[in-house]
Amino acid sequence: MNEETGLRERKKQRTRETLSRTAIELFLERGFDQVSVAEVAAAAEVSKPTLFRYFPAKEDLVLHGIADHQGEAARVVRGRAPGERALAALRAHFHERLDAHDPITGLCDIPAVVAYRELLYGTPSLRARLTLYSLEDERELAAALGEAAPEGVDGLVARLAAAQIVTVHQALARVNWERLAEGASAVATLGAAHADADAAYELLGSGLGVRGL
Amino acid sequence: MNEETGLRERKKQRTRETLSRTAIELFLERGFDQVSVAEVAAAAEVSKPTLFRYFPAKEDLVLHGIADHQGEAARVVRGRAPGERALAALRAHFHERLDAHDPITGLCDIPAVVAYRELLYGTPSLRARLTLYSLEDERELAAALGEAAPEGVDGLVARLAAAQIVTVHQALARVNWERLAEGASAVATLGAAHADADAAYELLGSGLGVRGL
DNA sequence: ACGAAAAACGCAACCGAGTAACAAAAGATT
DNA sequence: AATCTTTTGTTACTCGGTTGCGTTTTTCGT
Repeated sequence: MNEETGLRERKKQRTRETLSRTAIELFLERGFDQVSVAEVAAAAEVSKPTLFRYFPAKEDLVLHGIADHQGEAARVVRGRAPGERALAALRAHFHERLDAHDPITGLCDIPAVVAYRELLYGTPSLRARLTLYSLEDERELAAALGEAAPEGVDGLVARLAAAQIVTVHQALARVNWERLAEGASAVATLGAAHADADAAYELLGSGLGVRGL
Repeated sequence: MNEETGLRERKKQRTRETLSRTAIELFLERGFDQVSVAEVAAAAEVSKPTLFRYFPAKEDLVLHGIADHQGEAARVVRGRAPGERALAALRAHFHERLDAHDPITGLCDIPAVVAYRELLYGTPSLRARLTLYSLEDERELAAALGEAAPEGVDGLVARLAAAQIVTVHQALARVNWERLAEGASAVATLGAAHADADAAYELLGSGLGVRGL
């Protein structure tokens, strides 16, 4: 069904990647706001309108890689083993991603990745746009939690739960990245990261009440 | 200490308010993106640079009113009765705001307010900027939860809890607004809104586990 | 009450993000 | 090869936001 063998398609994909890569390089060197899209276009050897035909906004040059993880949480919930709890599946998946040092967990000390996250967190317009992506993520997760829901999970609960889960993932990633930004190595932090994830999921499962809040 | 009786200050505050009000009126009429800042400035009878001396970005013309609620959650936690749980204080406060039909709860059917929220939710750039505000809110709340913390509440738990609480508030406000957007009246929705708030806080306190997630 | 420092303003010009129009080039199709 | 379609470059434009500078207005010292 899907023989993507057009010469045209290949070229398009290459230009797309070149644009994104070139842009991120420049942004890492001198900062997101200190590089104009005209510069990026010139460095990638395309015209400015062409750049915007590939990416709807300057921010998307950076976020394009992130978009791949879109809907991951929802997929994990939908693809969980029969009888397995949604929270358990998500928890196991997060631990897996930690062991794999997936950048999405914040626990990846490859210098380029650390610098990349620094760029993300340090540029308000990037954070803002990133938020819009995760809102979509949240909606998908809520839908996944709503399907095949156990008794007592109505639409409201599904939405609340989705919101909490997505939020907690972001918080965990941020905590991990903060440790790495202070110079710690990923392997040295792995244990603490697992512990944090456990604490977070324990909290999600058992509520804030057990902590005296 | 604070005798704000300068003629200058009064004038400044008036122009500030005029700008914001004029802008929102125009945005409600024709949409955020269909009105240029030059138009707003002209309608408010100031020059474009002056407009930007009062508001750092076009979005802030709309969000300026919201900023007043900044740090409210943190204040509630800090000002709670001795011995009262943070979650209980927040819960009670939210119920209060519901009864007062505070726009922040989403439960306010004054047409102008409904239209305002429609503007907010319907304009991506506004939502994005609004998110940056609530991040600040979240940080303050985390700090408040961290102080005078019960045993077992370390920095991580405080941050996670703050994130969850802020997120849940947003979700509740959105649900309320959705009901109103479908034509329901605020008083008719009040009961359901209270029930939702109870469910949400119950969920926060007891965790997702009790719901079989 | 008067004059000077300071603050706020308007004007004009400018920069960068993003878009529209049209013409040129390159890939696909027969 | 000839033609049709898709993609690209060029130019020019709109709009958000900023800068520099001269002018007005408020405040304050005397």
